[in-house]
Amino acid sequence: MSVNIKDVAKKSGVSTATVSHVINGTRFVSDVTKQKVQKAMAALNYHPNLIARSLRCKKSKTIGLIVPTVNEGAPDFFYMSVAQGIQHYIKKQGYHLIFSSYNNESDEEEQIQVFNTKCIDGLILAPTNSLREKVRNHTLFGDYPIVYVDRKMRNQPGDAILIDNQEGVFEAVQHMIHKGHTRIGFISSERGENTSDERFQGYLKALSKYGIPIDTNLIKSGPSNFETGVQLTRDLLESQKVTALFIANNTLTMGAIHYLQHKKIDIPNDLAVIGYDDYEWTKVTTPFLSVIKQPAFEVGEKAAEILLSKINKQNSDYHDYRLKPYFISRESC
Amino acid sequence: MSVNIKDVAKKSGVSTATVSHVINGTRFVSDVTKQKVQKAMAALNYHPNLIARSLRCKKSKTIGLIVPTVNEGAPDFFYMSVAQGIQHYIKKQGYHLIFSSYNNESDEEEQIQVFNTKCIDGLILAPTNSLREKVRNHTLFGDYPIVYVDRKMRNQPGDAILIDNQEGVFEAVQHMIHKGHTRIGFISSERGENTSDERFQGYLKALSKYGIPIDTNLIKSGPSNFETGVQLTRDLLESQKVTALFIANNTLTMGAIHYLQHKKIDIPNDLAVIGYDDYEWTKVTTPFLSVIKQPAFEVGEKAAEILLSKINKQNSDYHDYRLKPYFISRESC
DNA sequence: AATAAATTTGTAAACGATTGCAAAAATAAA
DNA sequence: TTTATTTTTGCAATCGTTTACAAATTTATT
Repeated sequence: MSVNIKDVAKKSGVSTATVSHVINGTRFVSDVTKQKVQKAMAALNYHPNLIARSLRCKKSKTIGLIVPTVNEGAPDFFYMSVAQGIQHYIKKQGYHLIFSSYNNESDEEEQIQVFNTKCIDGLILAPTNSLREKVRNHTLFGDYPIVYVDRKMRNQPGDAILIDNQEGVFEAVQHMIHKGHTRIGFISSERGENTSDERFQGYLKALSKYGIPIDTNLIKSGPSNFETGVQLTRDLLESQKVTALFIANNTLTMGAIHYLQHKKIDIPNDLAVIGYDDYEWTKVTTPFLSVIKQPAFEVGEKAAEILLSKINKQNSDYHDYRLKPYFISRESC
Repeated sequence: MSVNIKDVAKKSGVSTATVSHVINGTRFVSDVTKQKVQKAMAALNYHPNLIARSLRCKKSKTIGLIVPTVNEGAPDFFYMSVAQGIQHYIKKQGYHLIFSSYNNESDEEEQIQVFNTKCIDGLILAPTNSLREKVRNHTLFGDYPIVYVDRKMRNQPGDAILIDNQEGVFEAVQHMIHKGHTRIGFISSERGENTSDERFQGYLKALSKYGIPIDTNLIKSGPSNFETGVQLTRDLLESQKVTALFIANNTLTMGAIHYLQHKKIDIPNDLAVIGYDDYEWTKVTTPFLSVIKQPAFEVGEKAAEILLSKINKQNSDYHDYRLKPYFISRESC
């Protein structure tokens, strides 16, 4: 069925070497033979077999992506945007993406193992912390470059594309302060995670810059789910007088907004609100929600860019890249 | 760096053939040699090179997925769920997914071309209509099985996993009728698309089943975007008296909901509402929105199942599979 | 016209696995 | 012990490319 380079060579009366060089432009071929070859390729509808090429060149032009899935069935919007960003970048360079997701730590390791046999040229990975130990002991990875996204394993060499969590929150809270707010509530997911801690630092930094005292009663945190968002918001509003509320997590933001709408609280007059992550639904609320938008697509693009430069050995030193979130000012603050 | 089958053969003092047969269990190997080989593989941390295997066996254990992207950067939730479903199924069988998206029709063709050279074992495709012509003329596809999802090219042999659009809408509208509504507005994306037409049929079917006359003033359609959703809803409510509203498209639903919340219309007392697609934001609205949920994950699973059975030649006749949407009854109707 | 230099192409060995064919080793039969 | 049979293994071709090396062809020089 499939036509190969020998067929083309025979049809155009040249050697396979010449055909190959015509395809890749890897050495000079006279115009006449070049045209003969091209005509033959067109006539036979020839397409080079990338697998054979991969075998010979030891380059698969494929990179892997491994990310966590929060819950089976519901794709994680953040990582999907990252994937899109990667796609967008690598497509231009003729690379392909195979991606895989894990829902627990042993699964994560297994996915990596599988990728190792796939001869990927590079890997983009959002790792769990538990991976760190395993990496040290075994030789978990193959000899391809790795770029971490969103999270990073400490004490592990490698590039990482991270989000400047502190900066985004700082900007948002500062914006609140500029609007005259001093009693600003802060709701986040459980402390102890990197991202959550960094966001909290942004809150503190903004308050201290403007000399606003920190009131721990205005600071709430809990597990990242809808109900907790509702609960923490209720707790906060019922016990404290606040004029502004920052929620540093998307799921919690959803819970908070639901509570506020349910209570018919007038946003932004009674309460100014800024949420986290610019997902589609922020345009459904009344008024439109101001948010911190994570540059997920850009993270993907940057990760792809760095990875490809590593693959092509254009640079060799490791860096952390911190991309700044956008503050999207809409009507809720 | 990488260790190959020869190294294993040498280390264990057997031929590469024997090693291969140990790996694949393709012929009898005595227990002693089998253990020698396995020990050697473990000692060398050997993993077979899947690319070499693919070349020899002409099977890549990889399937392709090509879907449209509505707008660069924002992943399409529906297709992402489909992808998850595919992943979920094929992972168990040791297959991999490479996926790609197109944003216009020429791009679509190009993606297919690229996949052809990748030696995929099968393809899952959400095609545009325009593809139909091209398929007839050229030989666009390779000789791998294809499964269509969500949309189908008419008069084209192949399996298709579709969503029973009519049934979902029928059920929702019937639910409205059971609640006593007779003046039910219907908003959808532009007529002429398969999905849109089918959904409209569901609306008609429900009304006619209960002998409710069709009032064309209650039926609106327009391009699928937020502003149109707002606009059509306003047009409808300002000119007509309706007690219930069905919106047969997710983006339009968002616009509609925004308008209704902005106008402080009491849902479901002043107006009962059912929307389309069960995305996260439906839990943000007050009250929670009742919706038709498309079984996207299941579509992916089914598509993968059918494709793999075709790859393994377990069945050879073409079928259309129509998966029923879920009607999720919450508080808005 | 003979030789040197430059231009253009071809030959054949990789890449790392699988597998048809046949040979070696072990056992059974004579 | 020799031969026949069965069990177990190895040889080498193959998949479709790329590429080092060398050969053929053309052009330039004397």
